[in-house]
Order: sequence, then C-alpha cells, then structure tokens
Amino acid sequence: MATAAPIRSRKAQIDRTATALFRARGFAATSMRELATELGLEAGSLYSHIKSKEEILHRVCFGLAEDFFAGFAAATLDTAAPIATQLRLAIEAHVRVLTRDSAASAVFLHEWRHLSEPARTEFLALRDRYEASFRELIQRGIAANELHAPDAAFAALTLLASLNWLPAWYRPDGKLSPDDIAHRLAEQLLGGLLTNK
Amino acid sequence: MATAAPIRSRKAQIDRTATALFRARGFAATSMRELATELGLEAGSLYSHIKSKEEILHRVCFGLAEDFFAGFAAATLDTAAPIATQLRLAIEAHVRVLTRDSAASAVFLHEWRHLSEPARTEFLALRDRYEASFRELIQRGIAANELHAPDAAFAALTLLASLNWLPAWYRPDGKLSPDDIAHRLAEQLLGGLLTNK
DNA sequence: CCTACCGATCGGTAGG
DNA sequence: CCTACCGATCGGTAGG
Repeated sequence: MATAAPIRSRKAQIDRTATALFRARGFAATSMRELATELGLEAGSLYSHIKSKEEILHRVCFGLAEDFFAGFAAATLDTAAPIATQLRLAIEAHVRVLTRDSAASAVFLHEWRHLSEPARTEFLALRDRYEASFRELIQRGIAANELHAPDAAFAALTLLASLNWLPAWYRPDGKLSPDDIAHRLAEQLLGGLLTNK
Repeated sequence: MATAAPIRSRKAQIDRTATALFRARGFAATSMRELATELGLEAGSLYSHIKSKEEILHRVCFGLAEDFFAGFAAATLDTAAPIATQLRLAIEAHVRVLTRDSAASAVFLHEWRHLSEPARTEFLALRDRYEASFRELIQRGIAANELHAPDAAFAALTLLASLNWLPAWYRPDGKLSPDDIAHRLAEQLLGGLLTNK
C-alpha cells in the first residue's frame, strides 16, 4: 500500500508556517529553529526542502506580487468599461488578494526590505509598477471627467494606503465577508473620487 | 576652561541614530555594534548611556504616542467649532507629527511589536485609544449632519491608514512642505466625508 | 529527516 | 568610554 499523499507538499507547508511567523514576529526575529519546532522537526531538516531562510521570503513576496498584477489585469480587461468601474473592480481584486491570505499580504507589505540585492530592487520595481497602474487609471478617469482629484499620484497613494491597512485589522472570522469589505472599501474610496455622486 | 556642552546629550544622539537604523533595517536586524559604529564608539560604551536596546525602542514609541495625543488634544480644544474643522485640524496635527520626524514615526508604526510585555500591551492600548478619538469625532460629525460615512469605524480606519502611509513616501526635501501635505491630505480625505462639498 | 556541529554574531557586563 | 569577554543563539552544513 502506498502511503497517503501529504495534503500539501512539505515545502508549501514550510512556506505557510514561515509566513505566519514572519508576520507575527518579523523576518529577522523569526529563527529557523522556531519554524522547525512549529512544524515538528529539527532545524537542520528544513534544508532538505528549502535552500535558505531568505528563499522563503522571496517566494512569498514575489508570489503575492504576481497575484496583485493578475487581479489588476483581470479588473481592467474590459477597456471599454467606464474607468470608475475598472477602478472599482481593481480595488475589489486588490482586497480579494489581501483577504485571501492576510499573513502573506502583511509579509509582502512589510518584510520585503529583508530581501537582499538584487531581489530587493526588483521587488521595489514591481511595487512601483503596480502603484503606477493605479495612478494611470485614476489619471485616465480624471481626463475622462469620470473622477475628480487634485492630484492623481496623491489619490493613488492614499487609496492603496487605505487598502493596505486591511491586513492589520482584518479577521477572517469577522462579521464582514471579504466581498463585503471589498464593496465597502470601494464604495467609500470612490465616494471621494467620483465626479457625480 | 569648561569643555563646550554637546549640542545634544549623548543619550538623545543614541536615540536619534538608533531610530534611523531601526527604520531602515528593522529593530531585530539592527545590532548594537552597528549603532555604536555609526556613533563612532565601541559597542560596550553604549551601555553607559542606555540600559538596553529595547529601552530605546520604548522611548521612541511612547514618546511619539504622547506627541500624537497632544496634537489631537490641541486640535479639538475648541469644542464649539464645527466638527469638520476639528477633524481637519486633527488631521493636520497628525501629519505634522509624522513629518516632523518620519523615522521615529515609521518606528512607532511598525516596530512596536518588538516591545516585550507589558509595554507591548500598554502601547496597543494607547494606539487603540487614539484611533477611538478619531472614530468618536467622526461619529459626532455624522450625528451633527456635518459628515457622512456608511460606517464611522471604517472611515476612521481608512483615514488613519491614508495618513500613516506618509512616512513611507515623505521626503523632507521634496517639493511639498509639511503644511502643504497636511492641507492636501485633509482636503482630499474630507472631500469624501463632507456632507456638502 | 536526524545528529552533531561549524563559524559568526548577538545583547550585554566587569573592571578599569 | 574602552578592552576583553560572557553565554546564548543564529543560519546553515556534513554525513548518514
């Protein structure tokens, strides 16, 4: 009889547990021994599955970056739709990524600076590109007279800031479902941007 | 002849330099040797001026908490003023604290979790109380029909989130002065909240 | 996946 | 403020 396949690969299990620890204690303050204990094995054994502590961080940060880009691309696929609609969908997609895995999101948002070069610079370039996508969408909305804001860059920054605070207070077992939260955030943030309310 | 008094006390100098390092690398990843080198002395010598690494973090976090509370109190001193005015002043006071020392602000916002108990719990209680102040102000504004928002708690969270992103992008030598930034942020964030725009 | 271990570095102290 | 040092812990490896 073959042994039952593990529900998740050991590597994925390590990533998941490490992500939770990185979020709770920070990357630098999380030790590989702590991680190993949490997984029920010895510190040295981790290295049969991963190459280094930073490799985990790298996977988490760049994996989430992909998710954010994919969400934005899907939200803005229909370029004929009103910009306000595209923006609303982009906000909801962003919130969906944040709530699907808020631990990984928190690591993505706060622990990336422990990446060593060149990964750190590459990561920041991705993040800048993502912010620029929102900024440009808002700019197009202003040009089309669908949105109003004194400064598109400012508006994009505060919009993403509001959304990115979510992992700090979101509880998966809270009263509001991820979709409720996404709708409410989109509603409130667009409320300040829409030309005719 | 007496030697010239140091411009700042050595202790204050240590706090300042440590704050910059904590912000750049994170508390856990900053070593006392690094800090000592930056100050031009040996690691052991730091301990003639401070008791521990965490003591510095404690001073920074609780010192900033005091500043935030003082700013809010000053902004809401005139209880006869319109709530919208009080809120605008509170936003500007918050931004002023953030821009006056953005390194300390970043440490306040992100490194507090490296405080050990009971300081950590005390700190979170202060932060909660501060957020509650904003929430209650917004609630009163809604009751007085000066502000509108589907949910005061939500509004307070997103408002503070937008403001607290500032240390991440603020550059003291940028084009906008702290007061410019404060005004713009207040304008934009109130734009979504005011009943009659 | 474990045992046994490496060199490096950590926060902090004693004694001057 | 320095020299010299402490015990603890770190990320990671060799060999099985």
